[in-house]
Amino acid sequence: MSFAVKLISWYREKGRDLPWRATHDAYIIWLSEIILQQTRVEQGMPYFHRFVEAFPMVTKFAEANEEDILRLWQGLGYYSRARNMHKAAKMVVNDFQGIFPNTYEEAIRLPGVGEYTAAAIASFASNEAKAVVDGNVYRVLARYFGIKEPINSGHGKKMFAEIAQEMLDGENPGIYNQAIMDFGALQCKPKNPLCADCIFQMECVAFQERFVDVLPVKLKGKGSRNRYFHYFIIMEDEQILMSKRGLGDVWTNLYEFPMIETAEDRSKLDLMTEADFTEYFEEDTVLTIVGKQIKHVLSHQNIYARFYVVGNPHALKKKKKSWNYHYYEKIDKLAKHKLIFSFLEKNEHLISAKQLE
DNA sequence: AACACGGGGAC
DNA sequence: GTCCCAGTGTT
Repeated sequence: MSFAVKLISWYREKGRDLPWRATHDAYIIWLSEIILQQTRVEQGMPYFHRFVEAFPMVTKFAEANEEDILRLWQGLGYYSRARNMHKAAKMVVNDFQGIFPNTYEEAIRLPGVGEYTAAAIASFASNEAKAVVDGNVYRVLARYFGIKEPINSGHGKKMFAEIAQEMLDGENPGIYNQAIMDFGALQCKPKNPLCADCIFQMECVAFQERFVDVLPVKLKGKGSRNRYFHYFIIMEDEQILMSKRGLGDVWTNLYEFPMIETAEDRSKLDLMTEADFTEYFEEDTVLTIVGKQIKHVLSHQNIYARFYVVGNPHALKKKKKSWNYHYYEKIDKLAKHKLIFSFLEKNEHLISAKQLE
C-alpha cells in the first residue's frame, strides 16, 4: 500500500473533527488558515468561531473597520495577520468581485497568503493538487525518508517542497493534506512521537535506523550567546569613572562604567582572581554588589550585567593597561546617587557622549 | 539568508 | 528555561 493510501486510511480512523473541515467555502477556509498560522488548533478554535459569527461573508469582513477586527484578534499574536486579512478581504471585493479565490495562483496574490495557505485553500476548497508544507509536513517527511537536510535552509525548503508534491495523492489532495498534517500533530509529534503504534514502522527510515528524535534538523538561528559584564562604580572625589566602548561590538561609542567581561558567570570572589581584574585593581580592592543581575536581550546575545561599588580609594592600579577613562563630572552627591540608581533600575548603564558632557 | 512578529502549551 | 505551533513579509 502506498504512503498516501495508508495515511488517508489512518486519517479516516483517527483524524480530528474540526469545524473548518465541514465546508468548501474558500472564505471560511481562508479564515481558519490565517488564524492557524504558527498557532495551535486549540488556541485558534475560539477565535475562528468568533470571526465566523462576526463576519459570515468576505464582504462583511471587508466592510468592517480595522479596530473591530483587531479587537477580535486580541490575544492571538502576530497582529499583522489581522491587518493583512482586512487588506485581503477588500482586495477580494475589489479585484475578485467579492468571490473568494479558490485557486493557488489567485489566492497567493492576497496579502498574508503565502505558499502554505494558498495550497491549503486551493486543495480544501477546490481539490487542486497542491501539497501543503507546514511544520507537520517537514517533520513527517524528514522522519519517513530519514532526511537530515535542514528544513530551514534554502536547499532544504526546496527539497521538502518537491518531495511533498511527489507524495501528494493527486486524486484526493484535500483529504491527503488534512491527513498528513493531522498525522504530524497527533502521531508524529515533535516530542515523544507515538512510534510504538505507528502504521509506518516498517518503512520509516528514521524509526528503523533509530534517529527519529533528531529529526527534523533545523539550523540554529545564530544561537544567542551569553556574555557576562561586570561593571565597577568607581568614585574619585566628586567624580565617577566612565569609559567609552570601542568599535566592533555592541553599543559602539556609548559610555558605561568601566567593566570586565567574562565568558561564564562569575562570583565576586572568582571575578577578583581573573587576570583582567588583577591587571586593573590592587589586591586590597573592596567590592560591594549593588542591585540585581540585569539581563539585557539583544538579537544575537544575552548580556548579563552585575554592578559593584568599589569601596576603597586608590583601588585602581596606576600603570598597566587602562580603560578609556572619562570622568562623569558636574554632579553633586545626590545627583550621583540618582545616576547610579537609574542605571540599575532602568537598565540604562549606557550613556551617550552628549549626556556625558 | 536573516529577522521580526506573539502568545501559549509541552516538557 | 527551550522548543514548537496548519507561516508571511521585509530587508
